[in-house]
Amino acid sequence: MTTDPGSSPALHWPGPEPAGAARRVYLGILQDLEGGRMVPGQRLIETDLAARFEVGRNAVREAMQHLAVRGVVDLSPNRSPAIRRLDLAETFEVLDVAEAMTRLVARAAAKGFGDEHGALLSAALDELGEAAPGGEAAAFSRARRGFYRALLLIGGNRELQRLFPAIGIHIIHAQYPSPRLRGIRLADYQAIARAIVARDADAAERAATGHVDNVRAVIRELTTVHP
Amino acid sequence: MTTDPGSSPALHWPGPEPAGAARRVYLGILQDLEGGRMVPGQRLIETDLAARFEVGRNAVREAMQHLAVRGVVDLSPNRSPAIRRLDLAETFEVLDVAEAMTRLVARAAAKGFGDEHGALLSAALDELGEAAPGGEAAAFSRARRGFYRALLLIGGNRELQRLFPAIGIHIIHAQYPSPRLRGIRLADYQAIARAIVARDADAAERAATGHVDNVRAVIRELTTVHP
DNA sequence: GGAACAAGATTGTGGAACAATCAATGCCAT
DNA sequence: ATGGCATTGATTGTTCCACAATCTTGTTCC
Repeated sequence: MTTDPGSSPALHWPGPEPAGAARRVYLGILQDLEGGRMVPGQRLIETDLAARFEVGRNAVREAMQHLAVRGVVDLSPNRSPAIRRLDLAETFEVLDVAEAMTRLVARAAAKGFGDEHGALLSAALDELGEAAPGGEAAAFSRARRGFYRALLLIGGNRELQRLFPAIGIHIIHAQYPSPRLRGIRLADYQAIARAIVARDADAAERAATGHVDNVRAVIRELTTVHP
Repeated sequence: MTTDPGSSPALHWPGPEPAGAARRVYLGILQDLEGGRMVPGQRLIETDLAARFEVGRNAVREAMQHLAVRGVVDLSPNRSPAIRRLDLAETFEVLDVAEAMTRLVARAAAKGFGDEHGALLSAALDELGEAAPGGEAAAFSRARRGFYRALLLIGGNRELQRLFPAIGIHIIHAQYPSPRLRGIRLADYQAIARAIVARDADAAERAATGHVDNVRAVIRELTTVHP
């Protein structure tokens, strides 16, 4: 058995994640972001990160590329990478893309669901339920990723597995860290899961659409209340 | 004025394309692929490419990352990058993702279309018309990219601009270089453009769906005739 | 023929050095 | 003062090198 070092989850996800030294930087930045220790707009200096994570500038650059693919940082030539900041318009643009992709994920999972997937899905839901009420933001983020990972696995679409993680969802969570989003998510996820277990692709797609609509509504509310 | 070296197009696309040295490698590989000088499954050796394009191994690695994002090469640790090869199942998986995204692109363009976009769109269509009949594959590929670029520009969705080029379409064209696909595409693109000019989002989305269905049909035919 | 071993090829990684570019600072002239 | 301008420092872009880690291939021995 290969020794899986450090904070990596148990399941190996065949996605476009960096490996080796770059992975340390990549995961470190993501954790900082989830923990609120980095704010959108913040700049990242290569040499600082290289020193902090004890890697070469090479690895830092590689990690930045992956983070840029995930929509976490903005990369522009001769400028320090910066944590991506979404204005309201771009937030909804991201949600439009997220809706299209999430519908496809839900539909694929419903079509591909088999009895062997029941345990996986309910485990993901359980983890969500535990993290939702009052837990830390990081725990809920992990559970949410696990849920989508389960759906992608059930659906079996490799291109979707490759592209779905590239949607700029991380930043939306980082920029709108409202607890209200969590409760809504949990209920929506359960609805999606029900439709998947019932192998009802249309219902799963509707549930996914409804979920994104709910997220839109909460964000609209959060931003319009603000004077 | 900055000297724009070599084969770069005139319009600067604010997408996730590599810059500088890595760009040479990136564009070179893509051209090789379009020209049929590289076949799916072929392995790429860092040092060879570094020597061929007169850049450092760093730049080659960066280019490989970008190509992997575009779904052109497969990257796995401690292995030489290889031109991605799609089995039939994965081909249709890519097309499922392409359908969802293309629908969104068409819908966004229809909603965002303004009179100022007319010239851009018709120019893209003209270029397609010239390249379609008997021209080279590379010219048609360029025209096709220009068409989608116009749509993305009209739609104005920045997240879509970022993610759409990541769909593994390049490989599909490299693996199924049938002239039949070209004719179908031209007609479909004209239909999509008509709906966009009419600002009919539903019709544009239907046209996009129909187009992907046509591509599916051709590929199914191409592969089932083959014993 | 097959398994264990050895040699070679290729990638993974860090580091140094320098060029290129950008950002901030301070200076000067008006 | 203040607007423009040169200088300076900080940061990224790029190549080259060295070596470790890993995979691949070929060979030998049983």
